[in-house]
Amino acid sequence: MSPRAGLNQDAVVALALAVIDEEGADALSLAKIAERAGVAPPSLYKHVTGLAAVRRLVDIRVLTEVTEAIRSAALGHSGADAIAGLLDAYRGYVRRYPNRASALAAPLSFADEDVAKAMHGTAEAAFAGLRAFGFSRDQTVHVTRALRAAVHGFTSLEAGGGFGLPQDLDASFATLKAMLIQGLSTLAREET
Amino acid sequence: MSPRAGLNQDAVVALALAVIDEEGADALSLAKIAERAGVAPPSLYKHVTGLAAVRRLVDIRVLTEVTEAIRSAALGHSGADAIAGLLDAYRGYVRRYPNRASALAAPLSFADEDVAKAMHGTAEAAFAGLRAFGFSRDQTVHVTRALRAAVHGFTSLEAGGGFGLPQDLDASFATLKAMLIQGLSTLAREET
DNA sequence: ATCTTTGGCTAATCCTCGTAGCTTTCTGGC
DNA sequence: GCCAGAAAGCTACGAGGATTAGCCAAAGAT
Repeated sequence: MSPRAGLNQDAVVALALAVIDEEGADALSLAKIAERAGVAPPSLYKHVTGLAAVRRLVDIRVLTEVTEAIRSAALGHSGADAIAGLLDAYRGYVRRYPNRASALAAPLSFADEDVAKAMHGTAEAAFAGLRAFGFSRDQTVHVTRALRAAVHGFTSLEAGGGFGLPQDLDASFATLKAMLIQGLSTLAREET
Repeated sequence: MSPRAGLNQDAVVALALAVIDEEGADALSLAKIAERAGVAPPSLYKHVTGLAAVRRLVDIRVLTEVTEAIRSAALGHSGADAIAGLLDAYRGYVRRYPNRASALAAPLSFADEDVAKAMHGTAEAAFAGLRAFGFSRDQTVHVTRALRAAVHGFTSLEAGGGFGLPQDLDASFATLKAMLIQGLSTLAREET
């Protein structure tokens, strides 16, 4: 039937993302991926070790893409502008691919080399944007966590339809950004 | 074998929570619940319509419990104190039951009567805490969303081990609270 | 040309959800 | 007390997905 379908690990991940984007994260299965690849399910095991591995690779891919998005958004800006750019870029990614939100929430092990590398890149982008505020090393970490938590929480709730009231979501996100950046500036001033 | 095991819908939900707490949210299955109930899996269908229904009921139960926790935490406080109390109570719940974090992230339909009711209760608790700030109705909604997003994001990342660096998580959460409350006060001042 | 590696396949196993239909226990009216 | 009927259990079964084992053909290297 399929004399060499030209598959490889990256192609499997790409198909997995297609399934997730079109049918939702819960719908991901090896059967679905195989169908799109035009291949029988067991054939996938020549490229990945199983469904769990696909999930892990998808998580890493998404994390890497988000990192790339926020990194380029912050280019050429600094201080509050840079932070606002990072937050917008993160939200923009999740709005474009709402079903990938769960990949950003997934528990990942830092023992995993590739995971650690992707995470590190994301953190570095944030650190660069925060440099202008003059925080200590520890405080930079705390602030980065706060920003990540806030934007992750907002986007994952938004992607999941978790906000029920009719008020404008853009305005809500603007409020969140304003609160965070205000808080940031105040902390920076206090820290001397 | 089991002449009436005294099961009912609430008991099934309780057992489901036990599975989630002890084995993780992904480990939830009708088979596991049935085992704990001392009953064959199909018997559960006398009480719930399937696994999806169990998940929905679990989500509602968790949401209700969190609402109760934050509501009682805010009692007798107002303004910044009330907000800090809400945030701490939310985080406290998730720290006590880390595997339930995913239930708070789950996409829920507001068309669902019970879901809407639980959500409404949570929002009301936040609105009450914010009253002292004197926001407009719309601004109250935006601020509430920002607070929920932030605390949800922090706790879900924390529960999933999503923070890799060694810095103290309590300090990070304190930073987040400080940023939010600072932002809140500033917004309130601006709004006149 | 042949030999090896690679990437497909079929077949089979296991597990879980969910349905059907039977049986036992409890309960309430008489 | 007795007995109908509802409620709550059971076994048996079928569908679908993950994974393993073992086979075979296609590509590519020597």
